[in-house]
Amino acid sequence: MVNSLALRLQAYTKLSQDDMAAIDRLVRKGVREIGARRDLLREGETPRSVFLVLEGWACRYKTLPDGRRQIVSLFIAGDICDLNIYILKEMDHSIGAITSLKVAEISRDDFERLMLEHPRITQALFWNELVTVAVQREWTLNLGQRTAYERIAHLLCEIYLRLSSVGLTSGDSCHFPLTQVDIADATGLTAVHVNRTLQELRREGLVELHGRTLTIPDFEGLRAAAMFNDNYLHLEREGAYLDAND
Amino acid sequence: MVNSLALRLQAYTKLSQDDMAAIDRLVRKGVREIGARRDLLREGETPRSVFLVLEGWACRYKTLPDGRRQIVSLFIAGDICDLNIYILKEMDHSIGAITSLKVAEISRDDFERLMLEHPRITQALFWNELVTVAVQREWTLNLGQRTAYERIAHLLCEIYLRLSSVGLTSGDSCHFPLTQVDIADATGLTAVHVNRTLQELRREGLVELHGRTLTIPDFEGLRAAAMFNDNYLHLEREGAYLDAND
DNA sequence: TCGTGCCGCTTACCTATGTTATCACGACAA
DNA sequence: TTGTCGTGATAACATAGGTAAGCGGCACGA
Repeated sequence: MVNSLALRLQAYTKLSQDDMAAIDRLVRKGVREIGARRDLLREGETPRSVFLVLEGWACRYKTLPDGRRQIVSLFIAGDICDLNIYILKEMDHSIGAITSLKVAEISRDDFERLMLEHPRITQALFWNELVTVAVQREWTLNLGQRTAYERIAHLLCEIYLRLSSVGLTSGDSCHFPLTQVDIADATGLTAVHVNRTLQELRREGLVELHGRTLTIPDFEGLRAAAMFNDNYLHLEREGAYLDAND
Repeated sequence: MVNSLALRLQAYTKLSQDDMAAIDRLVRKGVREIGARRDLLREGETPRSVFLVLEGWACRYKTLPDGRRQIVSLFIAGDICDLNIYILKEMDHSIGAITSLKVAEISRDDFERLMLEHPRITQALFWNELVTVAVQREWTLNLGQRTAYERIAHLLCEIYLRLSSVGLTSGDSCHFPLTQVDIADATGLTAVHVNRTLQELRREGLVELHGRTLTIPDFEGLRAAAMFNDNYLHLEREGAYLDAND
């Protein structure tokens, strides 16, 4: 098993052998499988552990009392599901599996000890959280200002780049388990309109999407259509801060 | 001068006299005034310091190449403008003053030292960041699922509660410097439609808004109209985590 | 082997919100 | 004193995207 948490955190800071070993131990300890479309955590519950996605796709979503639903983030391999155990008595959103999922569940106590004994890890988690907010801000822009066409194109660009950053693309394709309803929930559109818009993207030759496979034959074209700028993903992995101080 | 950063962080953890004194020193050191409608920091720039709002309103905004603009967050007294200096070579958004502003500017080095020497402060900043993401998620829900009417009602509820949590409301009123254009930029609507919708809210007796004063004669009504649930603001200030461990 | 349910797709129709333009008012600078 | 600009307000019209309903294909379980 590749240690995807360590990999992720390495993006932000240099971890020692000791740091990595500690992470590895915790991850191995808590591996769990979860069925597709099941909830890991529901709004209103008290979180007791942190989840780390090892395989599969999950999402964070919020609902309104009348049932309207918004997917507010997506999780793929290496993503940390919820640090909120540190502040929340009660979850203010739910976490759901999209595909069947392999996760590492880390208890609050274990996680706390990890952070206490490994300040470098704490720091990396902090940075990870800053990137998470940056993504959330871009989604805010996406929903507030982009048209349906741009919005979906933007979502596809983001997903493709994130998958690629953890080695889950091959050529110009990737596995893509979101249904049109999922895309609708993530973009604040209806499934009908997502369908219309996807066909438009197909007609323009920007996107192919059949089976559960997404192909982007012309990434530059898609990026232009979406007005996509990857700066908010902070994928550079350069550790600018550390290089200057270590 | 009230030390609003210390106040804010106290909400998450207990700070020692020493912690507070350190904060106080830094805040006093960097006080600056900024004119209304000026930018503190622009997308693309390299951030060199953290800003803490002492008085006035500011916002974070992002723009698309063709000029569409989205306000993605609002800052009021006590809010920390940008921790992004820790990961960003380049800002992925701008920070702008809405009113004239009094801020404390804290240099990267000073801030770094503060965190290094005061782990409690680091922890509190971490928590503060978790609340920031929670708010950003709620904005995502707001833009993706709520109607214009609900969206504006929701924004007003949030602002009112946040102002009230730092003592900036009196009775059912507060100072409210946002123009209709600002509200439009924050809710992903046009100014024309914001105008229409505000009048509807006025007609329903949920909101009064003249001069630069907002009055909410029936908060319960407004909350119901917005389907507003304040859980995401995490205002409880109970330090649940700490109470269990200290 | 036949249901049952999810998923992608389509069509006809509807409406919330955007667009463009105009006006009045007050603040402020020349 | 006049001009300019930002703000709130209105009106007539346009459209992106929502709603409701239904169809076919396919996976899966009884």
